[in-house]
Amino acid sequence: MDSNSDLPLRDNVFNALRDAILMGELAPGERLMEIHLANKLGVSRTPIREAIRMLEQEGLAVTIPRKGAQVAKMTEKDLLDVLEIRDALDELAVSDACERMTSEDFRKLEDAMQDFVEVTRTKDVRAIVEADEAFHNVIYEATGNPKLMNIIQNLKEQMYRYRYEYIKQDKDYSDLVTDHSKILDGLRRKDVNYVRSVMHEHLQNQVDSVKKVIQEQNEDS
Amino acid sequence: MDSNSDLPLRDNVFNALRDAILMGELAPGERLMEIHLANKLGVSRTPIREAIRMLEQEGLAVTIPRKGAQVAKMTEKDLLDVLEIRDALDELAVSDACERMTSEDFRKLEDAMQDFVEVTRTKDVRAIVEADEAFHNVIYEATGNPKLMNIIQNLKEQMYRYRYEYIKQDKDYSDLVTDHSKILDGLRRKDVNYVRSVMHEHLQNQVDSVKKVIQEQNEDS
DNA sequence: TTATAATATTTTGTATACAGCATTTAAGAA
DNA sequence: TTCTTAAATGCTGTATACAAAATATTATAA
Repeated sequence: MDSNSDLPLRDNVFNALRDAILMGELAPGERLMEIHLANKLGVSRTPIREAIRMLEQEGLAVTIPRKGAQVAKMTEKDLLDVLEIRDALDELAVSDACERMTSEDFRKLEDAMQDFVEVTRTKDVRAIVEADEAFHNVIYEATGNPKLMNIIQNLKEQMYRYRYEYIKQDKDYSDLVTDHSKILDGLRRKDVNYVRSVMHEHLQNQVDSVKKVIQEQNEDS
Repeated sequence: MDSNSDLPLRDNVFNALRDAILMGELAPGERLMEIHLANKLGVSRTPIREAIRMLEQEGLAVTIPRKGAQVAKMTEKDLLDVLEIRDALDELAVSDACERMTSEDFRKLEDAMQDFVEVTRTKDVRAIVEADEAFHNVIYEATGNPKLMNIIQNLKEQMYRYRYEYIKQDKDYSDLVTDHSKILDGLRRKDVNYVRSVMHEHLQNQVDSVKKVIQEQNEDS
């Protein structure tokens, strides 16, 4: 949990818990018990409680007064609701990016593309997820709208745990690589509608597998 | 601060502070000092701190480690960034609402319209703002996407303080009434593009006055 | 006077204590 | 055995104490 020693403990706790939730170490529905977590992370309850308030607001935890917090579950409806918003905001991000991307941004995107291609060969799921993130983040950053980035990041986090499973299941990442190169190409041509449709597809492809993961989760609960 | 006695104190504190920020009682940039607020609200620092963590995540407060929290300021850039997102999400909300609005929803919207008309005559700024909120919330609720509602609500909050000033300045609310009736009319006809453009205008009208308020704020700081 | 250093004060960060609600466990009656 | 009630345990909510950092104040030197 020692991510950064000069940050207040609450921030380190927040990061640790968020990561644990995103990586599935803390499963949806699992209770977040203060003393337990405090012992595990070697701090008192105070920073744990503050971190929980932060997770709550991020939609990663849900707390019932006097009963405590638990890792947020996601229903299929929740997933569709999130995707609908993601789609709308991706469209906005694409038009902003087409307008505003600098040659510097393109360089970064090409690098991220390259990284992604290389990492898909390693079959290291975690690294692949991260490289995919990085690629898309270059685009979101290029919008020049940090609030937009934030919201999209947040929506992604809500799906992340399920998406991780999805990437794991995939044997072959060539489709993802193709999508990325299409996106890069479309951005170069500033073809807003083209990039939008590719991104839309790219996102939609995740839906079915994520749905499956959610259904499995809800069977045994 | 006694909004609800069986809620944890942190929630009451959160509501009290949020309202104070939105109503301008706590000005942008003002420090949120824990003991001070604790004394004022008659509680200990603990619930204050938790409420601050929540405000932070809502974008209403900013905290610098070991220096404390302050009411979030907004630059003109921030405003434009928020509006860009609002616009995109309003478009989504309108298409959802056109698809899904039930006759029950229309009844509610007509009631809200009626309320708004009546309340504009009173010149009671707070009541007018609330009636305007209520009208739009019927539409957002009709989308059937609570996560979308949440995000929009949150974006609104970030502008709210400035918007309050805007409504105050306005001598004559007939334009707002007209907009609302156009929106209602467009929704009845399920004319997505029409409603979108009216909503866009409606939102855009706020920009200039809000900009002015922000500029004034930044002059004397 | 102005700048710098030393000191005092304020404020945040964290741990901990204790009360009260929830839940589980144990005990007793049907 | 099964249902109900009582006791015990566990957990959250809140207040408070104390340490460490930041800020303000005072004293001292240029």
